[in-house]
Amino acid sequence: MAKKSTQKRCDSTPVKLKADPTADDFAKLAWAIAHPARVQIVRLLIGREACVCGEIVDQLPLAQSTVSQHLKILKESGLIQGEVDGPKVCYCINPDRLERLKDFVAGL
Amino acid sequence: MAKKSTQKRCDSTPVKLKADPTADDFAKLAWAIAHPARVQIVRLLIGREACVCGEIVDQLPLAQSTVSQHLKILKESGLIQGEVDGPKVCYCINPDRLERLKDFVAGL
DNA sequence: TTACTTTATCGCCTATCTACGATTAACGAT
DNA sequence: ATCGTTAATCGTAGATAGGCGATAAAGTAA
Repeated sequence: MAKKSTQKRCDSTPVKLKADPTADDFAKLAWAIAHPARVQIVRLLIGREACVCGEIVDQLPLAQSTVSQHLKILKESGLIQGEVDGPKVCYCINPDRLERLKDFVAGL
Repeated sequence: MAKKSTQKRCDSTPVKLKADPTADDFAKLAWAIAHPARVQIVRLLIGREACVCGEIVDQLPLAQSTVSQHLKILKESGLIQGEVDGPKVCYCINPDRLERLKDFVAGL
């Protein structure tokens, strides 16, 4: 009665939105790629499916310290890994984490 | 010559990481779901594949104004849409945007 | 040792997020 | 017109992001 469009389009089934333990990890992974520079870094690493180092800095219009910050964020999310190789550091994708991200989004 | 592991794991092919026009949109979409509350909102809306309104507030341990902010962020990303229905507002997923997000991540 | 290279970290600054209570605006119902 | 409901917006406050230059740390090479 009277609640016209509400009836049509809204589903008012009560839902339990209880603690979604995966939401935090999902958000963490999404956050890792929630910046254009980090998207490009991830794509670059996937593209060569191996690791790179300060060359990433040359490819981005950002200061070395800024790129290092982004790499740190990506590392903390687990999406990438860094491996010390002498004075250089090689970064590569963590396939498991990438897969987890893909599963998350695909499962939406 | 000395650069042992570098030879093994690093790919030093020079890359053009020129302006990636999709990176911005990708980051924007990722940013939209880069918060646990927004992940839950999106999941909720997908779950009932219709729209909801202030009920979202009841399902989250957040103040009404805070939830409204998150909804605004999601709306700005295009992931969800709001439709005024009298004094209420019904939110629903924007399938095109969601698909775009999925394509982005799947294409990584 | 002394350079030189490479990368991480340290301030520092500005801008934005996140959260909240309080207020405003819009609508329905009486 | 008045009341009650709903949702957005306004301030405010604290935390964090994002950018940079400068510095420190770690390694290589001479």
